[in-house]
Amino acid sequence: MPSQNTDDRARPRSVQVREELTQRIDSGMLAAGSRLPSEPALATELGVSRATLREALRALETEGLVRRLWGAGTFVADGRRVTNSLDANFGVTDAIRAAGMQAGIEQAGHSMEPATVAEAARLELQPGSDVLVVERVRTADGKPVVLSRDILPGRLIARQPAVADEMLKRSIYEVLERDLGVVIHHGVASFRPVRADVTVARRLRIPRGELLLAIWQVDYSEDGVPVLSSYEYHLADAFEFTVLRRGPGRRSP
Amino acid sequence: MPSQNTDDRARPRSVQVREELTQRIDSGMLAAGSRLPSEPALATELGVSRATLREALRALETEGLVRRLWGAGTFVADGRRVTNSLDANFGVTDAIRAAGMQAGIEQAGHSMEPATVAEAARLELQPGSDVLVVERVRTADGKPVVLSRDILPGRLIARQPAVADEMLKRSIYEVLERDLGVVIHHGVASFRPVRADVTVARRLRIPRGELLLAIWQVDYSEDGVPVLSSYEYHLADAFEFTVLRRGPGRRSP
DNA sequence: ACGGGACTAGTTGTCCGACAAGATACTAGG
DNA sequence: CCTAGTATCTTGTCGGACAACTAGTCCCGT
Repeated sequence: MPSQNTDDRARPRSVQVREELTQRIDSGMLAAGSRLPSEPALATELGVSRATLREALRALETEGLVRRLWGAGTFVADGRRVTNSLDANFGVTDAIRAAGMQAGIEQAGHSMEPATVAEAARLELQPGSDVLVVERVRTADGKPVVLSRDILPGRLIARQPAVADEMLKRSIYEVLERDLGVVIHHGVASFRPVRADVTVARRLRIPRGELLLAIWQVDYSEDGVPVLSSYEYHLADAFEFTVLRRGPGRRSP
Repeated sequence: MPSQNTDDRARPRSVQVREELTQRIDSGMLAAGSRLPSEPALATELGVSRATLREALRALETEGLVRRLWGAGTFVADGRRVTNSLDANFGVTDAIRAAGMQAGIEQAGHSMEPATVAEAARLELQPGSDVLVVERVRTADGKPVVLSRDILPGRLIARQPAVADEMLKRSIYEVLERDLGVVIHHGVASFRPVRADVTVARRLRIPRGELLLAIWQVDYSEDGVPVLSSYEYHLADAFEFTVLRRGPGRRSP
Protein backbone atom coordinates (compact mmCIF):
# COMPACT_ATOMS: atom_id res chain seq x y z
CA MET A 1 0.00 0.00 0.00
CA PRO A 2 1.32 3.48 -0.69
CA SER A 3 2.31 5.80 2.11
CA GLN A 4 -0.20 8.36 3.33
CA ASN A 5 1.84 11.32 4.45
CA THR A 6 0.52 14.83 4.62
CA ASP A 7 1.82 16.27 1.36
CA ASP A 8 2.74 13.36 -0.83
CA ARG A 9 2.38 15.53 -3.89
CA ALA A 10 5.38 17.66 -3.10
CA ARG A 11 8.01 14.92 -3.01
CA PRO A 12 8.94 12.50 -5.76
CA ARG A 13 7.55 9.01 -5.41
CA SER A 14 11.00 7.49 -5.50
CA VAL A 15 11.90 9.40 -2.36
CA GLN A 16 8.81 8.09 -0.61
CA VAL A 17 9.74 4.57 -1.67
CA ARG A 18 13.26 5.07 -0.36
CA GLU A 19 11.94 6.16 3.02
CA GLU A 20 9.49 3.30 3.13
CA LEU A 21 12.23 0.76 2.47
CA THR A 22 14.57 2.45 4.94
CA GLN A 23 11.91 2.15 7.59
CA ARG A 24 11.30 -1.50 6.82
CA ILE A 25 15.00 -2.21 7.21
CA ASP A 26 15.33 -0.18 10.39
CA SER A 27 12.28 -1.76 11.94
CA GLY A 28 13.60 -5.22 11.24
CA MET A 29 10.75 -6.12 8.93
CA LEU A 30 13.53 -6.77 6.42
CA ALA A 31 16.20 -8.67 8.34
CA ALA A 32 19.89 -7.99 7.78
CA GLY A 33 21.33 -10.33 5.18
CA SER A 34 17.95 -11.40 3.87
CA ARG A 35 16.97 -11.09 0.25
CA LEU A 36 14.45 -8.54 -0.84
CA PRO A 37 11.56 -9.56 -3.09
CA SER A 38 12.40 -9.31 -6.76
CA GLU A 39 12.14 -5.89 -8.34
CA PRO A 40 8.92 -6.59 -10.26
CA ALA A 41 7.32 -8.06 -7.13
CA LEU A 42 8.41 -5.19 -4.89
CA ALA A 43 7.30 -2.63 -7.45
CA THR A 44 3.85 -4.15 -7.60
CA GLU A 45 3.62 -4.35 -3.83
CA LEU A 46 4.61 -0.70 -3.41
CA GLY A 47 2.38 0.45 -6.24
CA VAL A 48 5.14 2.01 -8.35
CA SER A 49 6.81 1.13 -11.59
CA ARG A 50 10.02 -0.84 -11.63
CA ALA A 51 11.95 2.20 -12.84
CA THR A 52 10.86 4.21 -9.81
CA LEU A 53 11.72 1.36 -7.48
CA ARG A 54 15.15 1.09 -9.05
CA GLU A 55 15.77 4.79 -8.40
CA ALA A 56 15.09 4.17 -4.74
CA LEU A 57 17.22 1.03 -4.65
CA ARG A 58 20.12 2.83 -6.28
CA ALA A 59 19.97 5.45 -3.56
CA LEU A 60 19.88 2.81 -0.84
CA GLU A 61 22.84 1.06 -2.44
CA THR A 62 25.05 4.15 -2.47
CA GLU A 63 23.94 4.73 1.10
CA GLY A 64 25.24 1.27 1.88
CA LEU A 65 21.96 -0.18 3.14
CA VAL A 66 21.56 -2.83 0.45
CA ARG A 67 23.78 -4.80 -1.92
CA ARG A 68 22.69 -5.70 -5.42
CA LEU A 69 24.08 -8.76 -7.16
CA TRP A 70 23.46 -9.08 -10.84
CA GLY A 71 21.37 -12.14 -11.49
CA ALA A 72 21.16 -13.10 -7.83
CA GLY A 73 19.04 -10.50 -6.07
CA THR A 74 19.11 -7.52 -3.76
CA PHE A 75 20.15 -8.12 -0.16
CA VAL A 76 19.92 -6.09 3.01
CA ALA A 77 23.46 -5.14 4.00
CA ASP A 78 24.75 -6.81 7.13
CA GLY A 79 23.37 -4.44 9.66
CA ARG A 80 26.32 -2.54 11.01
CA ARG A 81 24.40 0.68 11.06
CA VAL A 82 26.24 3.17 13.18
CA THR A 83 24.20 4.60 15.98
CA ASN A 84 25.27 7.93 17.41
CA SER A 85 27.29 8.59 14.29
CA LEU A 86 28.75 12.01 13.71
CA ASP A 87 27.54 12.12 10.12
CA ALA A 88 24.09 10.75 10.84
CA ASN A 89 23.05 12.38 14.08
CA PHE A 90 22.91 16.01 13.20
CA GLY A 91 23.16 18.21 16.22
CA VAL A 92 23.91 17.83 19.87
CA THR A 93 20.32 17.18 20.91
CA ASP A 94 20.08 14.05 18.77
CA ALA A 95 23.42 12.79 20.05
CA ILE A 96 22.40 13.18 23.66
CA ARG A 97 19.07 11.50 23.13
CA ALA A 98 20.67 8.70 21.11
CA ALA A 99 22.86 8.00 24.12
CA GLY A 100 19.70 7.54 26.17
CA MET A 101 20.05 10.70 28.22
CA GLN A 102 17.88 13.71 28.84
CA ALA A 103 18.89 16.73 26.74
CA GLY A 104 18.69 20.15 28.38
CA ILE A 105 19.82 23.74 27.86
CA GLU A 106 21.12 26.24 30.41
CA GLN A 107 23.08 29.52 30.46
CA ALA A 108 21.44 30.41 27.16
CA GLY A 109 21.42 33.84 25.57
CA HIS A 110 21.35 35.48 22.16
CA SER A 111 22.28 38.80 20.64
CA MET A 112 22.38 40.51 17.26
CA GLU A 113 25.89 41.61 16.33
CA PRO A 114 27.83 42.73 13.26
CA ALA A 115 29.69 39.85 11.65
CA THR A 116 33.43 39.67 12.01
CA VAL A 117 35.49 39.25 8.86
CA ALA A 118 36.03 35.56 9.56
CA GLU A 119 32.36 34.88 10.26
CA ALA A 120 31.25 36.85 7.22
CA ALA A 121 33.51 34.69 5.07
CA ARG A 122 32.23 31.46 6.54
CA LEU A 123 28.61 32.52 5.99
CA GLU A 124 29.31 34.29 2.68
CA LEU A 125 28.02 37.64 3.98
CA GLN A 126 29.28 41.20 3.78
CA PRO A 127 31.54 41.95 6.76
CA GLY A 128 29.56 43.91 9.31
CA SER A 129 26.20 42.42 8.34
CA ASP A 130 23.93 41.59 11.24
CA VAL A 131 24.25 38.04 12.53
CA LEU A 132 22.38 36.32 15.32
CA VAL A 133 24.70 34.80 17.91
CA VAL A 134 23.28 32.12 20.20
CA GLU A 135 25.32 30.82 23.11
CA ARG A 136 24.18 27.82 25.09
CA VAL A 137 25.39 25.12 27.44
CA ARG A 138 23.88 21.75 26.64
CA THR A 139 23.28 19.29 29.43
CA ALA A 140 22.84 15.52 29.49
CA ASP A 141 20.86 14.37 32.51
CA GLY A 142 21.50 17.80 34.00
CA LYS A 143 25.28 17.71 33.67
CA PRO A 144 26.96 20.24 31.33
CA VAL A 145 28.54 18.44 28.40
CA VAL A 146 28.73 20.89 25.48
CA LEU A 147 29.35 24.62 25.20
CA SER A 148 28.10 25.90 21.86
CA ARG A 149 28.14 29.19 20.00
CA ASP A 150 25.91 29.32 16.92
CA ILE A 151 25.93 32.11 14.37
CA LEU A 152 23.18 32.69 11.78
CA PRO A 153 22.66 35.38 9.14
CA GLY A 154 20.38 38.05 10.55
CA ARG A 155 18.13 38.09 7.49
CA LEU A 156 16.83 34.64 8.42
CA ILE A 157 14.93 35.95 11.41
CA ALA A 158 14.50 39.57 10.33
CA ARG A 159 10.75 39.16 9.91
CA GLN A 160 10.13 37.11 13.04
CA PRO A 161 12.60 38.07 15.78
CA ALA A 162 10.66 36.00 18.28
CA VAL A 163 12.05 32.74 16.99
CA ALA A 164 15.43 33.65 18.49
CA ASP A 165 13.92 32.92 21.88
CA GLU A 166 12.81 29.53 20.65
CA MET A 167 16.44 28.63 20.03
CA LEU A 168 17.14 29.00 23.74
CA LYS A 169 14.81 26.14 24.47
CA ARG A 170 14.99 23.79 21.52
CA SER A 171 17.37 22.44 18.90
CA ILE A 172 18.39 25.05 16.36
CA TYR A 173 17.92 22.55 13.54
CA GLU A 174 14.38 21.98 14.74
CA VAL A 175 13.65 25.72 14.83
CA LEU A 176 15.25 26.23 11.42
CA GLU A 177 13.08 23.60 9.82
CA ARG A 178 9.78 24.06 11.62
CA ASP A 179 9.63 27.82 12.17
CA LEU A 180 11.79 29.16 9.37
CA GLY A 181 11.32 26.51 6.71
CA VAL A 182 15.07 26.06 6.25
CA VAL A 183 16.12 22.45 5.71
CA ILE A 184 19.80 21.66 6.25
CA HIS A 185 21.17 19.65 3.37
CA HIS A 186 24.71 19.02 4.55
CA GLY A 187 27.42 20.39 6.77
CA VAL A 188 31.20 20.42 6.90
CA ALA A 189 32.62 19.82 10.35
CA SER A 190 36.22 19.97 11.54
CA PHE A 191 37.47 18.98 14.96
CA ARG A 192 40.58 18.70 17.08
CA PRO A 193 41.43 18.04 20.72
CA VAL A 194 41.91 21.10 22.92
CA ARG A 195 42.35 21.88 26.60
CA ALA A 196 39.69 23.84 28.46
CA ASP A 197 40.70 27.45 29.02
CA VAL A 198 39.47 29.35 32.03
CA THR A 199 36.23 30.70 30.54
CA VAL A 200 35.15 27.43 29.00
CA ALA A 201 36.06 25.52 32.15
CA ARG A 202 33.91 27.77 34.32
CA ARG A 203 30.85 27.47 32.15
CA LEU A 204 31.13 23.70 31.85
CA ARG A 205 31.99 23.44 35.56
CA ILE A 206 35.16 21.45 34.98
CA PRO A 207 38.80 21.98 36.03
CA ARG A 208 40.93 24.13 33.77
CA GLY A 209 42.99 22.06 31.32
CA GLU A 210 40.43 19.25 31.03
CA LEU A 211 40.31 17.41 27.72
CA LEU A 212 37.76 18.71 25.21
CA LEU A 213 36.93 18.09 21.60
CA ALA A 214 36.45 21.31 19.66
CA ILE A 215 34.14 21.06 16.65
CA TRP A 216 33.52 23.88 14.22
CA GLN A 217 31.05 23.47 11.44
CA VAL A 218 29.20 25.23 8.64
CA ASP A 219 25.77 23.96 7.56
CA TYR A 220 24.29 24.56 4.14
CA SER A 221 20.68 24.64 3.02
CA GLU A 222 19.32 22.66 0.11
CA ASP A 223 20.31 25.32 -2.39
CA GLY A 224 23.89 25.45 -1.21
CA VAL A 225 23.66 28.65 0.85
CA PRO A 226 25.45 28.63 4.23
CA VAL A 227 22.93 29.22 6.99
CA LEU A 228 24.65 28.22 10.21
CA SER A 229 28.15 28.43 11.62
CA SER A 230 28.78 26.77 14.96
CA TYR A 231 31.55 26.24 17.46
CA GLU A 232 31.18 23.53 20.04
CA TYR A 233 33.31 22.30 22.93
CA HIS A 234 32.48 18.74 23.88
CA LEU A 235 33.53 17.01 27.07
CA ALA A 236 35.88 14.24 25.97
CA ASP A 237 34.29 11.70 28.27
CA ALA A 238 30.70 12.56 27.52
CA PHE A 239 30.31 10.92 24.13
CA GLU A 240 32.04 8.62 21.76
CA PHE A 241 32.09 10.01 18.27
CA THR A 242 31.77 7.64 15.35
CA VAL A 243 32.12 8.14 11.62
CA LEU A 244 31.15 5.79 8.83
CA ARG A 245 33.94 5.94 6.29
CA ARG A 246 32.91 5.01 2.79
CA GLY A 247 35.63 3.20 0.94
CA PRO A 248 36.32 4.27 -2.61
CA GLY A 249 36.17 0.90 -4.31
CA ARG A 250 37.63 2.46 -7.43
CA ARG A 251 40.61 1.40 -9.44
CA SER A 252 43.16 3.84 -10.65
CA PRO A 253 42.92 4.39 -14.42
CA MET B 1 32.13 8.29 -26.79
CA PRO B 2 32.05 5.36 -24.39
CA SER B 3 34.98 4.65 -22.12
CA GLN B 4 37.55 2.09 -23.18
CA ASN B 5 38.73 0.52 -19.95
CA THR B 6 40.30 -2.89 -19.74
CA ASP B 7 37.30 -5.00 -18.79
CA ASP B 8 34.21 -3.04 -19.59
CA ARG B 9 32.19 -6.22 -19.68
CA ALA B 10 32.53 -6.91 -16.00
CA ARG B 11 30.99 -3.72 -14.65
CA PRO B 12 27.54 -2.34 -15.33
CA ARG B 13 27.35 0.51 -17.79
CA SER B 14 25.76 2.79 -15.23
CA VAL B 15 28.84 2.47 -13.05
CA GLN B 16 31.06 3.43 -15.96
CA VAL B 17 28.85 6.42 -16.64
CA ARG B 18 29.03 7.43 -12.99
CA GLU B 19 32.82 7.32 -13.05
CA GLU B 20 32.95 9.23 -16.31
CA LEU B 21 30.77 12.00 -14.89
CA THR B 22 32.71 12.05 -11.64
CA GLN B 23 35.91 12.54 -13.57
CA ARG B 24 34.40 15.35 -15.64
CA ILE B 25 33.35 17.14 -12.48
CA ASP B 26 36.67 16.59 -10.72
CA SER B 27 38.65 17.70 -13.75
CA GLY B 28 36.65 20.89 -13.98
CA MET B 29 35.25 20.06 -17.39
CA LEU B 30 31.89 20.50 -15.67
CA ALA B 31 32.26 23.63 -13.57
CA ALA B 32 30.73 23.84 -10.10
CA GLY B 33 27.27 25.36 -10.23
CA SER B 34 26.89 24.89 -13.95
CA ARG B 35 23.99 23.02 -15.47
CA LEU B 36 24.51 19.65 -17.05
CA PRO B 37 23.08 18.96 -20.48
CA SER B 38 19.54 17.64 -20.38
CA GLU B 39 19.12 13.94 -19.69
CA PRO B 40 18.20 12.98 -23.27
CA ALA B 41 21.15 14.98 -24.62
CA LEU B 42 23.63 13.55 -22.11
CA ALA B 43 22.37 10.03 -22.68
CA THR B 44 22.90 10.38 -26.42
CA GLU B 45 26.36 11.86 -25.93
CA LEU B 46 27.42 9.05 -23.60
CA GLY B 47 25.88 6.40 -25.77
CA VAL B 48 23.52 5.01 -23.16
CA SER B 49 19.80 5.11 -22.61
CA ARG B 50 18.20 7.71 -20.44
CA ALA B 51 17.32 5.10 -17.83
CA THR B 52 20.96 4.10 -17.45
CA LEU B 53 22.03 7.70 -17.24
CA ARG B 54 19.45 8.32 -14.55
CA GLU B 55 20.85 5.44 -12.51
CA ALA B 56 24.24 7.14 -12.57
CA LEU B 57 22.78 10.54 -11.79
CA ARG B 58 20.86 9.16 -8.84
CA ALA B 59 24.10 7.78 -7.43
CA LEU B 60 25.87 11.09 -7.93
CA GLU B 61 23.00 12.89 -6.23
CA THR B 62 23.11 10.75 -3.08
CA GLU B 63 26.87 11.23 -3.12
CA GLY B 64 26.21 14.96 -3.10
CA LEU B 65 28.02 15.78 -6.33
CA VAL B 66 24.99 17.02 -8.24
CA ARG B 67 21.60 18.51 -7.45
CA ARG B 68 18.51 17.73 -9.49
CA LEU B 69 15.67 20.20 -9.67
CA TRP B 70 12.41 18.98 -11.06
CA GLY B 71 11.66 20.86 -14.23
CA ALA B 72 14.78 23.01 -14.06
CA GLY B 73 17.77 20.76 -14.69
CA THR B 74 20.66 18.97 -13.06
CA PHE B 75 23.43 21.10 -11.60
CA VAL B 76 26.94 20.40 -10.39
CA ALA B 77 26.91 20.92 -6.62
CA ASP B 78 28.72 24.02 -5.45
CA GLY B 79 32.21 22.68 -5.13
CA ARG B 80 32.65 22.39 -1.41
CA ARG B 81 34.29 19.04 -1.81
CA VAL B 82 36.10 18.36 1.36
CA THR B 83 39.79 17.74 0.97
CA ASN B 84 41.52 15.75 3.67
CA SER B 85 38.16 14.51 4.83
CA LEU B 86 38.03 11.73 7.36
CA ASP B 87 35.41 9.83 5.42
CA ALA B 88 37.03 10.30 2.01
CA ASN B 89 40.74 9.92 2.62
CA PHE B 90 41.06 6.37 3.77
CA GLY B 91 44.23 5.83 5.71
CA VAL B 92 47.01 7.90 7.14
CA THR B 93 49.15 7.88 4.00
CA ASP B 94 46.48 9.61 1.94
CA ALA B 95 45.90 12.18 4.66
CA ILE B 96 49.59 13.07 4.88
CA ARG B 97 49.94 13.35 1.13
CA ALA B 98 46.75 15.37 0.84
CA ALA B 99 48.31 17.86 3.25
CA GLY B 100 51.20 18.21 0.84
CA MET B 101 53.77 16.44 2.99
CA GLN B 102 56.04 13.47 2.51
CA ALA B 103 54.69 10.28 4.10
CA GLY B 104 57.17 7.95 5.76
CA ILE B 105 57.30 4.97 8.11
CA GLU B 106 59.71 4.23 10.95
CA GLN B 107 59.93 1.98 14.01
CA ALA B 108 57.94 -0.63 12.08
CA GLY B 109 57.51 -4.24 13.05
CA HIS B 110 55.04 -7.11 12.77
CA SER B 111 54.30 -10.35 14.55
CA MET B 112 51.78 -13.18 14.47
CA GLU B 113 49.89 -13.53 17.74
CA PRO B 114 46.77 -15.22 19.08
CA ALA B 115 43.81 -12.86 19.09
CA THR B 116 42.58 -11.49 22.38
CA VAL B 117 38.90 -11.83 23.17
CA ALA B 118 38.25 -8.21 22.31
CA GLU B 119 40.10 -8.38 19.01
CA ALA B 120 38.46 -11.65 18.06
CA ALA B 121 35.08 -10.03 18.58
CA ARG B 122 35.94 -7.00 16.50
CA LEU B 123 37.19 -9.17 13.63
CA GLU B 124 34.55 -11.88 14.13
CA LEU B 125 37.13 -14.60 14.72
CA GLN B 126 37.49 -17.42 17.24
CA PRO B 127 39.40 -16.17 20.31
CA GLY B 128 42.98 -17.38 20.06
CA SER B 129 43.03 -17.43 16.25
CA ASP B 130 46.22 -16.17 14.69
CA VAL B 131 46.22 -12.48 13.82
CA LEU B 132 48.92 -10.38 12.22
CA VAL B 133 49.82 -7.33 14.29
CA VAL B 134 51.62 -4.46 12.55
CA GLU B 135 52.98 -1.55 14.57
CA ARG B 136 54.31 1.53 12.83
CA VAL B 137 55.12 5.18 13.41
CA ARG B 138 54.03 7.35 10.50
CA THR B 139 56.01 10.45 9.69
CA ALA B 140 55.16 13.60 7.75
CA ASP B 141 58.25 15.29 6.33
CA GLY B 142 60.26 13.15 8.71
CA LYS B 143 58.44 14.16 11.88
CA PRO B 144 56.48 11.47 13.77
CA VAL B 145 52.77 12.26 13.64
CA VAL B 146 50.87 8.98 14.07
CA LEU B 147 51.43 5.82 16.07
CA SER B 148 49.36 2.97 14.64
CA ARG B 149 48.68 -0.63 15.53
CA ASP B 150 46.90 -2.65 12.81
CA ILE B 151 45.45 -6.12 13.32
CA LEU B 152 44.45 -8.46 10.49
CA PRO B 153 43.11 -12.03 10.45
CA GLY B 154 46.02 -14.42 9.96
CA ARG B 155 44.25 -16.35 7.21
CA LEU B 156 44.59 -13.37 4.89
CA ILE B 157 48.34 -13.80 4.55
CA ALA B 158 48.62 -17.49 5.40
CA ARG B 159 49.62 -18.36 1.84
CA GLN B 160 52.00 -15.48 1.27
CA PRO B 161 53.68 -14.47 4.54
CA ALA B 162 56.06 -12.21 2.65
CA VAL B 163 53.43 -9.51 2.18
CA ALA B 164 53.66 -8.72 5.89
CA ASP B 165 57.02 -7.13 5.17
CA GLU B 166 55.40 -5.02 2.47
CA MET B 167 53.18 -3.48 5.12
CA LEU B 168 56.23 -2.05 6.86
CA LYS B 169 56.98 0.05 3.82
CA ARG B 170 53.66 0.92 2.24
CA SER B 171 50.05 1.68 3.06
CA ILE B 172 48.17 -1.34 4.36
CA TYR B 173 45.19 -0.48 2.19
CA GLU B 174 47.48 -0.51 -0.81
CA VAL B 175 48.90 -3.89 0.09
CA LEU B 176 45.45 -5.30 0.82
CA GLU B 177 44.15 -4.31 -2.59
CA ARG B 178 47.19 -4.90 -4.80
CA ASP B 179 48.78 -7.97 -3.25
CA LEU B 180 45.86 -9.66 -1.53
CA GLY B 181 42.97 -8.60 -3.74
CA VAL B 182 40.96 -7.34 -0.77
CA VAL B 183 39.02 -4.15 -1.49
CA ILE B 184 37.80 -2.21 1.52
CA HIS B 185 34.16 -1.27 1.15
CA HIS B 186 33.61 0.76 4.28
CA GLY B 187 34.87 1.27 7.80
CA VAL B 188 33.52 2.40 11.15
CA ALA B 189 35.80 4.76 13.04
CA SER B 190 35.47 6.15 16.57
CA PHE B 191 37.67 8.76 18.15
CA ARG B 192 38.22 10.77 21.29
CA PRO B 193 40.85 13.09 22.71
CA VAL B 194 43.46 11.52 24.97
CA ARG B 195 46.71 12.48 26.65
CA ALA B 196 49.96 10.81 25.63
CA ASP B 197 51.10 8.23 28.16
CA VAL B 198 54.75 7.49 28.65
CA THR B 199 55.13 4.78 26.01
CA VAL B 200 53.27 6.64 23.30
CA ALA B 201 55.11 9.86 24.11
CA ARG B 202 58.51 8.21 23.75
CA ARG B 203 57.72 6.66 20.38
CA LEU B 204 56.28 9.89 18.99
CA ARG B 205 59.09 11.90 20.61
CA ILE B 206 56.74 14.29 22.39
CA PRO B 207 56.36 15.31 26.04
CA ARG B 208 54.17 13.13 28.21
CA GLY B 209 50.64 14.49 28.51
CA GLU B 210 50.60 16.06 25.04
CA LEU B 211 47.21 16.23 23.30
CA LEU B 212 46.42 13.33 20.97
CA LEU B 213 43.42 12.14 19.03
CA ALA B 214 42.84 8.41 19.44
CA ILE B 215 41.05 6.72 16.54
CA TRP B 216 39.97 3.10 16.53
CA GLN B 217 38.42 1.60 13.46
CA VAL B 218 37.19 -1.61 11.84
CA ASP B 219 37.25 -1.93 8.04
CA TYR B 220 35.01 -4.29 6.09
CA SER B 221 35.47 -5.85 2.68
CA GLU B 222 32.89 -5.75 -0.08
CA ASP B 223 31.07 -8.80 1.23
CA GLY B 224 30.76 -7.42 4.72
CA VAL B 225 33.57 -9.38 6.38
CA PRO B 226 35.80 -7.45 8.82
CA VAL B 227 39.39 -7.53 7.58
CA LEU B 228 41.23 -4.85 9.52
CA SER B 229 41.13 -3.43 13.03
CA SER B 230 43.32 -0.42 13.75
CA TYR B 231 44.27 1.83 16.63
CA GLU B 232 45.89 5.13 15.87
CA TYR B 233 47.22 8.00 17.99
CA HIS B 234 47.37 11.24 16.03
CA LEU B 235 49.23 14.36 17.06
CA ALA B 236 46.55 16.96 17.70
CA ASP B 237 48.44 19.66 15.86
CA ALA B 238 49.46 17.56 12.87
CA PHE B 239 46.20 17.47 10.99
CA GLU B 240 42.81 18.99 10.92
CA PHE B 241 40.14 16.35 10.62
CA THR B 242 37.05 17.13 8.60
CA VAL B 243 33.79 15.25 8.15
CA LEU B 244 31.07 15.85 5.61
CA ARG B 245 27.81 15.48 7.45
CA ARG B 246 24.88 14.56 5.28
CA GLY B 247 21.70 16.18 6.44
CA PRO B 248 18.71 13.91 6.76
CA GLY B 249 16.08 16.00 5.01
CA ARG B 250 13.45 13.78 6.53
CA ARG B 251 10.39 14.72 8.48
CA SER B 252 9.38 12.99 11.63
CA PRO B 253 6.41 10.65 11.07
C1' DA C 1 26.47 -44.60 -6.43
C1' DC C 2 28.88 -40.58 -7.53
C1' DG C 3 30.63 -36.54 -10.02
C1' DG C 4 30.23 -33.24 -13.59
C1' DG C 5 28.13 -30.70 -17.18
C1' DA C 6 24.07 -28.87 -19.59
C1' DC C 7 19.78 -26.87 -18.75
C1' DT C 8 16.23 -23.89 -16.77
C1' DA C 9 13.92 -20.72 -13.92
C1' DG C 10 14.71 -16.48 -11.70
C1' DT C 11 16.93 -11.94 -11.02
C1' DT C 12 19.14 -7.67 -12.15
C1' DG C 13 20.90 -4.56 -16.12
C1' DT C 14 19.61 -2.04 -20.16
C1' DC C 15 16.80 -0.18 -23.62
C1' DC C 16 12.78 2.21 -26.02
C1' DG C 17 8.88 5.22 -26.28
C1' DA C 18 5.48 7.93 -24.13
C1' DC C 19 3.11 11.04 -21.00
C1' DA C 20 2.72 13.94 -16.59
C1' DA C 21 4.39 17.59 -13.56
C1' DG C 22 7.18 21.42 -12.54
C1' DA C 23 10.22 25.61 -13.92
C1' DT C 24 11.72 29.16 -16.81
C1' DA C 25 11.56 32.52 -20.53
C1' DC C 26 8.92 34.81 -23.62
C1' DT C 27 4.93 37.26 -25.29
C1' DA C 28 0.56 39.56 -25.37
C1' DG C 29 -2.37 42.36 -22.85
C1' DG C 30 -3.45 45.86 -19.40
C1' DC D 1 6.20 49.69 -17.60
C1' DC D 2 4.30 45.92 -15.27
C1' DT D 3 1.50 41.74 -15.11
C1' DA D 4 -0.47 37.41 -16.41
C1' DG D 5 -0.81 33.77 -19.50
C1' DT D 6 1.52 30.76 -22.60
C1' DA D 7 5.18 28.09 -24.92
C1' DT D 8 8.81 25.23 -24.26
C1' DC D 9 12.21 22.98 -21.91
C1' DT D 10 13.44 19.93 -18.03
C1' DT D 11 12.98 16.16 -14.81
C1' DG D 12 9.67 12.45 -12.82
C1' DT D 13 7.03 8.36 -13.79
C1' DC D 14 5.19 4.61 -16.35
C1' DG D 15 4.80 0.15 -19.17
C1' DG D 16 6.80 -3.38 -21.64
C1' DA D 17 10.53 -5.88 -23.63
C1' DC D 18 14.99 -8.16 -24.12
C1' DA D 19 19.90 -9.22 -22.68
C1' DA D 20 23.27 -10.70 -19.20
C1' DC D 21 24.13 -13.18 -15.32
C1' DT D 22 23.39 -16.50 -11.15
C1' DA D 23 22.14 -20.46 -8.81
C1' DG D 24 19.85 -24.47 -8.35
C1' DT D 25 18.12 -28.74 -10.71
C1' DC D 26 18.26 -32.54 -13.53
C1' DC D 27 20.28 -35.78 -16.51
C1' DC D 28 24.04 -38.37 -18.21
C1' DG D 29 28.45 -40.62 -18.25
C1' DT D 30 31.80 -42.77 -15.48
